[in-house]
This record gives sequence, structure tokens and C-alpha cells, in this order.
Amino acid sequence: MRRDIFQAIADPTRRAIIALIAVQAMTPSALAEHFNSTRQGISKHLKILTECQLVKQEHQGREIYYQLEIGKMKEIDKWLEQFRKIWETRFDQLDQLLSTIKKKK
Amino acid sequence: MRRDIFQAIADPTRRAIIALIAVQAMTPSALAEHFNSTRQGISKHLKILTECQLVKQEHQGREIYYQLEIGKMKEIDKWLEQFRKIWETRFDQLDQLLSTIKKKK
DNA sequence: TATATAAACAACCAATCGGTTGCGCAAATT
DNA sequence: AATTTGCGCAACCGATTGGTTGTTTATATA
Repeated sequence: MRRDIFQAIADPTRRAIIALIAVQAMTPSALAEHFNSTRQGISKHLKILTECQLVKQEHQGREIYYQLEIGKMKEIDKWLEQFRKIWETRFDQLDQLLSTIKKKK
Repeated sequence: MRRDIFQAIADPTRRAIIALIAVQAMTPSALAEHFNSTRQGISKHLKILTECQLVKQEHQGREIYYQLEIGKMKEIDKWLEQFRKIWETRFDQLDQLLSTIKKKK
């Protein structure tokens, strides 16, 4: 299936699911109530999220609570790191430019 | 077309393109040499990146240099913000736990 | 001017996606 | 024991994806 976290967060419904279960673990049925799609539809999203280990199951009787593996989110942050360096540098350059303009006054 | 930045970074080739042009602006042909796909294939990716304003064109004669709109990357960072709070809290909790263990010693 | 080159555009393709309905299974509830 | 409920799984569907080849337009170069 070759799924990765970037594909996982590409879908808006999936991002909404992530945001919901970040607060508290939820069952597929409970989640489905927040969206206008079927429980099975949500289950498919949860399957994808599980496949790339963004989500963890906790069985409780016949109910399955899905909870976010928050640590996995750091992978996105890690990838972003290389660009953060750049945009901070650019921001510094803007700072310098502004102070140069100030000096000219 | 309804494209957003999360769809843009979902594809690994596109992420590689982003990383390349983050360093320096490049033409489609130059980019294509880094991958084993056709120039047209790369152009399609560039079109998607352009559509969600992650990339900017700079015409120079008959060549078109594509450069990264680094500021747009902050949108991902912004979305990540809500989760960063959570994982830092969890980390604090771990810290507390570790110091509790230490005290017991 | 004729030719080569850079790149966008269009048409096409198989594979995947997001969604549905219909099932079967296991755990609660009656 | 019979019924309801929560869930995963499978099959199907139209739309989109990532990729290709072919064509057209515009800029360089011989």
C-alpha cells in the first residue's frame, strides 16, 4: 500500500479526524456523526491513518477507540525543519533591509 | 481544481522538487534530469505547485525558472501548531514522571 | 531563413481515491 | 435465545492522480 504520513494528511476529512481524536479518543461511529458520510467511509480513513501509524486502536468491549499517535506528527515537523531554516533566514534578511532603510533616514 | 498545500506535498516527487528549488530556482528541464520521468511529467507537478502558490515562475528568455514561495510553507507549520502544543505537553508530562522517579531514588 | 530547443497544452492510460451499499461477525441488550 | 448494535471487510462506482506521447508556440542559434 506504501502509505506515508503526507498522503494521510492530504485529505481534509482525515485532517479533521486527526484534530478530533487529538483531543480525545473516539469510536468510528462517534466520529461519523461529525461528518456527513457513512461510518464505513470514516472507517476507511481510519484504516489509512492506522496503516501509517498515525492512529492507534484501543479495544473496549465491541467498541474500538481510535487515538492519535501524536509523536508521529513530529515527522512532518522534522521535514519542515529544512525549510524553516530558510524562511527564518529570509526573515532576517528583511530585518536587515528594514534597519538599513531606517539608517538612511 | 480545489488544490491545497497538503495535496501538493502528498506526492514524493513533488516534495523532492520543493527541496531542490528551495536551494535555487530551476527550469523544468533541469529538474527533470534529477528524476527518471519525462519533462512533461515534471511540468505537471510544477503546474500543481503553481496552482496552490507554492511555486513562482520567473521568465528568462524562453526558459522559465521555478522558485519556491517559501512563505507558503508556513501554512503547514501553522496547522501543525495545534499538535505541537500537545506533544510538548506530553513531553513535559514525561519530564515530570522522570523527575518523580528520580526523587524516589 | 532554416533549424534546434524550451516549454505549455491536449489527449490518453492504468491505478488509486473517496465514497457508497451490502454483507458477516462478535459483543451487548432484551 | 433472539435481537440489536458496533465494527471490519469486500465489491463496486465515478472522479482524480501520476504518468505517458504527440502537437503547438515561442525563443535561440546555424
